[in-house]
This record gives sequence, structure tokens and C-alpha cells, in this order.
Amino acid sequence: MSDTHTILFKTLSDPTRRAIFERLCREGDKTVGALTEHAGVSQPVVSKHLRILKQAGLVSGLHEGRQTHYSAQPDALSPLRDWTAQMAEFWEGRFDALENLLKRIDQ
Amino acid sequence: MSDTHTILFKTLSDPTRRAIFERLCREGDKTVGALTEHAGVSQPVVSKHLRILKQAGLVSGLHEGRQTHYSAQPDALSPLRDWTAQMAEFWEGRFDALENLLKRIDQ
DNA sequence: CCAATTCATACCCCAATGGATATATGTTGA
DNA sequence: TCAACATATATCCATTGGGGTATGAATTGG
Repeated sequence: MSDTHTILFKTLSDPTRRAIFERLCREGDKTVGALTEHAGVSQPVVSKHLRILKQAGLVSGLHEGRQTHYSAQPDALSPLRDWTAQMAEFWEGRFDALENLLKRIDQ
Repeated sequence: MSDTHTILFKTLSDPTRRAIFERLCREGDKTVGALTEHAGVSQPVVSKHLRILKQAGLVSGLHEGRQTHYSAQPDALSPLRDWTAQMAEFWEGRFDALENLLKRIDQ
């Protein structure tokens, strides 16, 4: 199931990877070297995480000489925002679901 | 790193598990047997997924005789909603970040 | 009281994944 | 041209995790 939601959740489920994405959102674009400094893992691992983030559409990379500048693309988060909103929406239609359940069982 | 965000993302990253949660949001509470019917996996696997969803706070279970009724708790999604909103928020302060990057490199 | 039912737990297996190190590729500066 | 640098790729390893089957525990109906 190569679903968009699955890819997004899976990509963001790793703390190291999510931290990289957060830094790019907070502080703007950065090179691989700069990202490696505070990542707590080796440079190849950072590159691998960036590759996964890129495949998920969450970051994009631009080559400048021997450096690569990565920047966040938070628009890619919109499926997640939509999904969470939809789940909450479904729930609103049954706001008293728990009470109903308790009543049903209690009778 | 037992972070809340990590747990939520990880829990929702599995399609089978997310489908169970979605069904509970859409259709209200269900027993393990009812959930197993359309899950595509065996009952023990469904129970295991429910256990993980419960640990993440996304569902709650109530015993009624030999059945267990599970219901969704979409309020547990709020950290996700907050996180995505915050990431987008950070980004707004640098809406022209990509253009700046291109300009910087292009010069 | 016993058999069937419902769910949870235990155990095993295999694929996926995050990490490391080594190395390849490409780029700049002297 | 050549050495240093920046990044990507390759390979390996240990762990995680999702799936299955078998079985335990609890409850109900006859």
C-alpha cells in the first residue's frame, strides 16, 4: 500500500528525520554539512534521511557547486492536515458515542 | 526517544492500523470480531494493533462480557494537528525562502 | 458443569529500517 | 593538475515490527 498518508506518516515517524525537517522549517534552507552538525548521526545517514524526505516531497534540494542546499516544503503536509481534520470531523457526528456505548452496555 | 509525536506518527504509519482507527472514527465503536472482519489480517494481529493504538491514546477499550468494545479518541490527534500547524507557521515567516535561495545561488 | 465463543498473549519468522564505515563522484582552490 | 572538500552511494549489521499459528483466560449458553 504505497499510499500518500502511509509515506508521510512513515517518513515523519523517525525522530532524527523529523528533527531535520523541523530545522529546515524553523531556520530555512541548509547544506548537508550544516544539517549534520546537530543531527547526532553521521553525514551519510543525514544524506539518506534527506533522500527519504525528498521522496516524500517534504524537502527539495538544490546543487550549488559541491554543496547541496535543502529546503522544507511544508505544503506536502496538507494531506496530513486534511486527514486529521477529517477524522475529527467524523467524530463530531458522534460526539456522544462514548456515552451511547456506556448506556448500551449498562442497560 | 519516547516522544509523543514519534509515537503518534509511528502508530499511524501502518496502513492496517490506520484503517482500523479510521473505521472507528467513521463508524463508531466496534468489537474486535467486527474489526477483524474487514481488516484483512487475523484476529490476533488486530488485537496487537489495537494494543498499540491504545498505548498511543488513539483508542480506548471497554469490556462487556467476553467482548471488548473499542472506540476512537481523535482528541489524541491534537499534537499532530499542532505540529503540522507549527511547521506551516514557521514557513510563513519565510515564504520567499526558495526565491532567496535561488537568488543567493544565482548571483 | 461443560463446550463454545471472544479476545489476549506467547512465540516464531522474515522483511524493513536506521545506524556505521568505506568508498565513489564531483567540485574548488592552490 | 592535484589535493582537499562536500555529498552521495554501497555494503554490512543489529534491531524493530508486522504477519502467522498455537494457546491461554474469561465468559456465556445449554
